[in-house]
Amino acid sequence: MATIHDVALKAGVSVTTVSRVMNNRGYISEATRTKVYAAMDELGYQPNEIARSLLRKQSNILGLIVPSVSHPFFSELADRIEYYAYQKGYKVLLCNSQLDPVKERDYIEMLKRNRVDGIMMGSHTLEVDDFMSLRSPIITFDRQIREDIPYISSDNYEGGRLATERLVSQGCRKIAHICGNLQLDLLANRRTDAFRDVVQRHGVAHLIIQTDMNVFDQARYEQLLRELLVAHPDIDGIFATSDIIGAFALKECELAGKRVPEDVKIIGYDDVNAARWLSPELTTIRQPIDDFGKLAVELLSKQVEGETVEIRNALPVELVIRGTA
Amino acid sequence: MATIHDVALKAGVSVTTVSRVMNNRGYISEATRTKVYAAMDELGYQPNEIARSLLRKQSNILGLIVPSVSHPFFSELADRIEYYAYQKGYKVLLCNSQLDPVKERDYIEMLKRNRVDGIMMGSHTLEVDDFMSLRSPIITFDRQIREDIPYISSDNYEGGRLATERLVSQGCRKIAHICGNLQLDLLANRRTDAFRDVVQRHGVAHLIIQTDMNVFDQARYEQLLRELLVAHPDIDGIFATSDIIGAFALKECELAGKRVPEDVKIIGYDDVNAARWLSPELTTIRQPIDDFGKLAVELLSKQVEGETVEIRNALPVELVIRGTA
DNA sequence: TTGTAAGCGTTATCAC
DNA sequence: GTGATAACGCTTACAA
Repeated sequence: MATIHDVALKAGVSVTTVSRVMNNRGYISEATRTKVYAAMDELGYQPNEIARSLLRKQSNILGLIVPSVSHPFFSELADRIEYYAYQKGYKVLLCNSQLDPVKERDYIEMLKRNRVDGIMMGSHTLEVDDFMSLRSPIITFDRQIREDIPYISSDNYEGGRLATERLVSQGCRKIAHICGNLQLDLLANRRTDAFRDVVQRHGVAHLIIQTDMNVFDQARYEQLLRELLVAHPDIDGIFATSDIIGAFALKECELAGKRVPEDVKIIGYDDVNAARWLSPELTTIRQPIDDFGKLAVELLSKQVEGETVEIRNALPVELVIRGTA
Repeated sequence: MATIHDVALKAGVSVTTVSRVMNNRGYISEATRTKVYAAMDELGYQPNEIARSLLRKQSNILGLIVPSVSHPFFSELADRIEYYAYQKGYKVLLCNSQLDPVKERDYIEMLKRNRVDGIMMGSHTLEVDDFMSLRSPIITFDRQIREDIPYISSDNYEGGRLATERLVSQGCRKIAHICGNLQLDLLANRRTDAFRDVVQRHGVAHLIIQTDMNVFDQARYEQLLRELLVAHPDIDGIFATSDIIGAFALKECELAGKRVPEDVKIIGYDDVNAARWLSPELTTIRQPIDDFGKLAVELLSKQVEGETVEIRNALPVELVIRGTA
């Protein structure tokens, strides 16, 4: 592949001059400019960004760590992040931790070695120490790993409240809440707090089921829901902590001969596209995924520029009423 | 951030020695090795991969261009690609073309400037010329852009045949096929060829609807299906070219008061996870997404090593019978 | 077993 | 207006 030297040679000028026309810096005569451009596309020249990065100490690459892009929430988030990153001239390095702490740590080290300009963590392993040594800007989703690391989340308590209030107001008398692993110190746990509060205030019967969120195991979700409906046939409301779980709840209800929303009402969480693939469409709590992505890139690029940013970034949620509750 | 010089200084050796310790090359005494390691983690040293890449002329980065990772097929494909890339020591740069030719071309140039080791194209714009100048290995999904560029696809004709035969054998007498834009020269169009052949052989009434696949517009899918069911209330079979379209078909059928599979039978394509979120679960043609990802990384890494690879890579498909047909 | 120095492809600094 | 040259952080002959 052609280098700046080849271009200089062909154009009969020095590399400095070539560099100048590329970057539009300093004065250059029209004549040289034309010569250089001619040489450049004659050679199909593309400047080597690696060399530039080395010199500039900036890679213009952002690392994104998620449990798995195959999960709709993260795939939509990744999509928005890429969108805004591109607008600001950043590239996105995709890392799936598969919720494996070893892989996650490994990826963090890789990102450090590759001198990425910033890291976005959508993954939840507990190893906090690894971030300590981290010099580059970092932000997390839905997790406060340290006092000084900015995080993005939505108003989880409000989301939980909205969902539960809806279920109660629609007449549910026994509500199941299916949530992730509460041991993991996620901000998403506030949804469960709200669920407890609302349900107790209204004196509504309820139960809380923790899924082992360490794996996105569809078969497990299915089994869990099935068992739940068998063990508690009188459940008339389900508040799931993701639309995917909500979808399985819907499917298992119908399989069990229960009508939704007549017999059982269901509310999901996230409002991913898939919520509208179901019939009836899923009532859910909408997280502003687009805003998440936009803010993530913004927080990082501001830090790159040396600005300080807000640590707590909680975005509003919204109850989206559709066909299941 | 610490450099190799800092480590050398602290350990009281030369940079060469540090490099040797890092890469396990040549002979080094146990004593120096220990000293160097000590210095390294005292400084939290991480070798600069950018400098390495520059020297080695290998970035160990693979570029992945897809229309949008938010689409389940591509999100699952990206997940598998990342999985296998990681195993081989490659990183993945995520590029969403949004099916915008400008952005796609822009990304290709960007990837060239960043000297990625290979490019995987899951996007479908028509600009072929841009690949001409491409020196780095490249592979495409479901598209043959040039005689000498390897592609990965599944047996699309067989998939179309399997789906249509199933519909016919289940008693469908008027089948709608919803496919992408047939102008785009995609291998996926073979599904439509098969549909035509089978349906004609059996003398079954049919119609073919092209969606403008240039956008993943859910509202459009919805409208299209709704209009179809109104215009042709006697349709009793639908073969959709993706599970997502299949999901919308299912939803619109139920909305129109038609029972699935009793009144209308539906078959999707891809077998993404979402196919099993619906109720009834979607009967579909399974594409081996995991194998796609594995093969993609393999083809690229082999080319990096200088091996030549198979140009045509068509993987087998499979009819997965579930609840809709 | 270890060190010196050149070079990877750029850009910034300073001359001319 | 343009050109040498040093540097970015690393690896690799080639010496010692």
